[in-house]
Amino acid sequence: MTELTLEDIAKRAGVSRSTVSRVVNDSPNVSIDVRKRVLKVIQTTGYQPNIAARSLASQRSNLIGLVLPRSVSSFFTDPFFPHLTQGIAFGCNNNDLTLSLFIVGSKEDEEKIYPRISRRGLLDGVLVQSGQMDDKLTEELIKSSLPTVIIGRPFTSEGVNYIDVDNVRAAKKATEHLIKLGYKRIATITGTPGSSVTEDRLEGYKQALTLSGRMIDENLIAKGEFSENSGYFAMQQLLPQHPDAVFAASDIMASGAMRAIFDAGLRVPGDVAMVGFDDIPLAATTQVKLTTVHQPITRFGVQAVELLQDVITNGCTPARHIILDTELIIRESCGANKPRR
Amino acid sequence: MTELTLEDIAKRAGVSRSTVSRVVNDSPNVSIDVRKRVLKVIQTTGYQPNIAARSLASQRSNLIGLVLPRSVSSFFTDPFFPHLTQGIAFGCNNNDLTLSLFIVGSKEDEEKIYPRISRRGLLDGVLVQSGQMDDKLTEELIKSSLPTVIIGRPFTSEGVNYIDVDNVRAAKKATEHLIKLGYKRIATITGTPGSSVTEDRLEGYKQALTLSGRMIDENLIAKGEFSENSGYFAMQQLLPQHPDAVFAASDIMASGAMRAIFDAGLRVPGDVAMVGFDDIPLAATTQVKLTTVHQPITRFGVQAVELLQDVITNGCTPARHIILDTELIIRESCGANKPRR
DNA sequence: TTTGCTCTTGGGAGCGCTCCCAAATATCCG
DNA sequence: CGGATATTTGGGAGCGCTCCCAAGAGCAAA
Repeated sequence: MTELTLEDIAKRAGVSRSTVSRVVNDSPNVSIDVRKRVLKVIQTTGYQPNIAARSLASQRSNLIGLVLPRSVSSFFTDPFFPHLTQGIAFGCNNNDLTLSLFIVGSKEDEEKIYPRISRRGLLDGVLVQSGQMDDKLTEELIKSSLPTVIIGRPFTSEGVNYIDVDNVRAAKKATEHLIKLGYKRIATITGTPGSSVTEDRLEGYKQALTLSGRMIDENLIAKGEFSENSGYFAMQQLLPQHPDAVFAASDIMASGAMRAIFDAGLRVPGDVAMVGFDDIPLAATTQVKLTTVHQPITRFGVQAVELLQDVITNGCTPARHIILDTELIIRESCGANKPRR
Repeated sequence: MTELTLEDIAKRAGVSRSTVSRVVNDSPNVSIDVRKRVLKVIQTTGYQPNIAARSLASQRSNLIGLVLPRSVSSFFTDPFFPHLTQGIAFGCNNNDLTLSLFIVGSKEDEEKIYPRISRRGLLDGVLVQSGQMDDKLTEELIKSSLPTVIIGRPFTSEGVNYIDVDNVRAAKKATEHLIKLGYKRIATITGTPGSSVTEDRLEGYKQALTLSGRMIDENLIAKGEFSENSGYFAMQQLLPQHPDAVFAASDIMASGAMRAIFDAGLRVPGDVAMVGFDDIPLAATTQVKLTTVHQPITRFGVQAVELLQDVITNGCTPARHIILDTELIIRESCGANKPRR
């Protein structure tokens, strides 16, 4: 039952291999009753086409890869990535694609994985989570002939397909919100240095301040690295500067920052207001509910898959970019609403 | 350069297709200088064998699947799963396997995904995250001829390969720890009903109490579902019963429970002690650092892959089980150590 | 030199599909 | 009703590899 081939089905249905193939692949030009007959045989036998054979003959595997380079170590600490992965998985489900996951753990992995990814006949294309500078793997992938879509704005965007949210605009909106609420000393906690997300969110923060006629105070900019702890420590550094509001480049860091604020015996938003980024589920359940930038994360994943699909079928010129918009979700931590407690 | 075949390499090296194949696959019986010559051609041309062709000819794809059934919705809210996925990915990297991910989002997905998984020629085997009752997908997979390893104790373990941690023993240890510390009214917050993890952890809790000569008080057992919020609500239910300690079946729920305790104006561990389960990174960074059961999660993933590999190469009889042990990590929330603040 | 062995090498067959072209059949219209 | 055209069907070739068997090479012992 498992070992049936096209030819077997053909024999049982009294038609040729080609006809069965047409039925399986929904090609037109098969008469209605022949199609019915074949379909019935397929149904009763439980025939499944052999994927390896199909891939070989059609030069198409319907497999795409999701590559998480070593620089994306926050896959495990930041809920953003599991959500994104889920979105991508949904995108694959919708497009009859199978998703394979390449998590680069170490330098040795990197060297073993690259050949595996680029082996012909395995993947139709890859999605690369990137936006980190000097990422050798990403660069190799871009240069290769494999259809590639970068998730996150790459540093060299020349001729590269990518999808990203408009981080500059989002950070600007978030910061402007704090400005409008009348905060005077607005600080920021940045993400991991050397990544485009970090740069863009910082840029948006600066633009908002500058546009409102303020100076950028470097003392109000603290470096984090997208982890809870880094948010905590960054906030501890910030506290002596007496900020009255903070824009954190991720919810996880905002949560760490709030912990630091509480530990210092201060209140949110009373003493320090807080705005995060991502809108992960945690944001709605922290002690003081977090005002944050909502990313359309499932849609993000789905669109990434669709973009890749497009590149696979239509070639990669011209390079395509998709920039998604975000939304500011106002909860308690910014002080715009009275906290409920 | 991408389109090279075995035959091309053979021609350039002045040998036959078979010989090149032997070199590529590290078979013995190739003379040293021929091997060197072929290797050199491969190196300079950048030849990569075509995976689809190899799969078709060898009936082996070196692709394994990780299936997350619909019941595992906590993939996105509980950091446990990303970690496990990472462990599995490492296992694959070590064994020259490629991992493909099947996340079932909806009922329709379920029906579309199963055929995709069971298609011949695609996967050599699957890892199924399960331990949920009445999981149709899991049952079908077990019945299929595809080598399958269940992650988590399945309800019908007859003839089924699985890997799990010893949840009963771990929960027992955690509860006994609270007993030893002299707590009198020890409550528990359970996981999602109908899953073996939930049952086993509850069982361990009960065993510990019974062994110490206590009665099981159903009022001290609150149902959660492995999310932060559910821990919060479960704790709110528990609070009127005045427990002096709580064993939560996951760190995320423990964190929610602590939030409820703080909201009620009580302290941890002063008023209520807390022990969690999983030892996710969050556990070490909560306001009051969490005493919890550490799971060897990366090793878990790696061993799951190795078990599957074993089943693939040696067949699935007899069924194999791996049960891993856990470790209790004592921090602040249980009151064994003086909290630092 | 011949025989018998081992080690190395080459080539045929085949994995199960798709794709193309040609043959067979149906359909249309003057 | 015949010829032109459209639709349906069949079969060959080929995708790039592995696996098997047989032929060739090399060598030692008789």
